[in-house]
Amino acid sequence: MTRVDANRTAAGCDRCGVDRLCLFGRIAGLRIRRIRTRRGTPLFRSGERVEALFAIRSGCVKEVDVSTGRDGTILNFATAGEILSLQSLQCVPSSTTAIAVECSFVCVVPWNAVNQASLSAPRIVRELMQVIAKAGLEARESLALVRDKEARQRVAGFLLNMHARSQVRSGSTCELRLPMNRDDIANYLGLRSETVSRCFTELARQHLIDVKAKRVRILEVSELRRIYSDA
Amino acid sequence: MTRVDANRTAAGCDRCGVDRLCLFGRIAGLRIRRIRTRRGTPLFRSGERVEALFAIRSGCVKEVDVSTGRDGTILNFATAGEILSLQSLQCVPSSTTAIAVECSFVCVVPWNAVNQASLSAPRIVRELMQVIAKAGLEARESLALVRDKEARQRVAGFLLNMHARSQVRSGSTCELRLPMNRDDIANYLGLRSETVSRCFTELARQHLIDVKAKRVRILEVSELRRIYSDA
DNA sequence: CGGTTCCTTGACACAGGTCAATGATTGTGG
DNA sequence: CCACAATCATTGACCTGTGTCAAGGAACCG
Repeated sequence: MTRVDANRTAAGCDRCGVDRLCLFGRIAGLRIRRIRTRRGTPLFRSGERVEALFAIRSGCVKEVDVSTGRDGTILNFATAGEILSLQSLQCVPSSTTAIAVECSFVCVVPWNAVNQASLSAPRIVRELMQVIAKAGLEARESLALVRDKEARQRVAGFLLNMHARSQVRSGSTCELRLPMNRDDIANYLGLRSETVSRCFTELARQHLIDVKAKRVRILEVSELRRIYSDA
Repeated sequence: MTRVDANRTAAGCDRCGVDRLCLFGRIAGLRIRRIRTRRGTPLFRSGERVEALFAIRSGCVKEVDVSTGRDGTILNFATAGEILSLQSLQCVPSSTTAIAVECSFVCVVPWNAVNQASLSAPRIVRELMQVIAKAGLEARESLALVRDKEARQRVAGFLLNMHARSQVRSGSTCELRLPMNRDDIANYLGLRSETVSRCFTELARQHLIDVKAKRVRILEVSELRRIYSDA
């Protein structure tokens, strides 16, 4: 599956589904590396000057705040079509570490390439600003998710989110493959893996989802939404 | 107190302490309204197209996500020298409502003024991008604050944060005036007002702070930091 | 096939939510 | 300037959701 994606996306930039704007198409001709990261390998580390944007073509990369003890806290999961390191604008040292959750293919777009491109096409700057602002909005959304909801709601929200994001790429399907393990989900949601497990089991018992380890089938989107938003 | 601030800041733009870049100085000459909002009055509402940046000169404005039932969830408190509505970039409808927590004085800078200014001085765009990115970082910080910490740590973190922000403006002092009530603090921290109260009392019992309703004196910054970051 | 790593489930404890009552502070009109 | 009301803050008792600890089973990988 991952391999198929890899082949497809490695073909060229014409099919690149990067979120909201295809930077690559616009700044074509400038040096853009494509790299492959194994699971567990960092794309960049906290404290490093990140001199590039990272666009995920396939796979999944988690962004971790390692400053907060233990094994850090996961701030988001970037999946195919999404951009990483928007916060580490230009050459400001990154506050996060990005680690591949599974084998991933990534485009590395140097900031100076972006800057060059933006000189010739000022719109790019504006769109980039919107992408950055959107990243901020997403942080706020996950804030609302973990701050005010209880465990089952968070898990429902997480599933709905992953579902929606996979819809964008893979069209309408209820099959969902969660690339990350329960610990990562729990970390992201501010819970414990046991609690995540219990919520999965509970939602499955209500026939809203069907869980088989990392494979989840969404059975009742509307009911999940209800659980997520009310109570 | 508020009145004194108001007089001072109303004097002119030369003293404006707006965060990281003084937009006002740079785009001087363009039409910038100054307004005064009473406590409880909204600056802008969720769903509206916000066509301006709002720079807080004095007072305190809370940004609320009203989509999540009840009386909404507070995403941040903007105090003197900080900028609001960075997320509602250009004319995208705002996802939040901004409500004055106390009587506040605000500069309203229309986006097209910013755009005009940025044509003549491209640096402004880059700095603006950094300010926006920084807003995203702050959202991530509060995410980490409420996701992983327990009540006492959150309250300690909140006090340290408010303290640090007031330091920037008013120099070194341990006196802190919290403009918002316990319910707002609790909402912001994902707790209940009773819990916030209990934490205040507990921290005071340990002689780390001194609480008198909305007035807080920080006695042991280092110890507060320890509580915030460990365990 | 054996060894990890990952997932699930149970029993128990405790942090924080809920409900309720009281006290402090602020604001308003006589 | 005082009295009254309204909002706000504090404290206590109790209860629930989630963390913790522990054990067993499933999936994955060399």
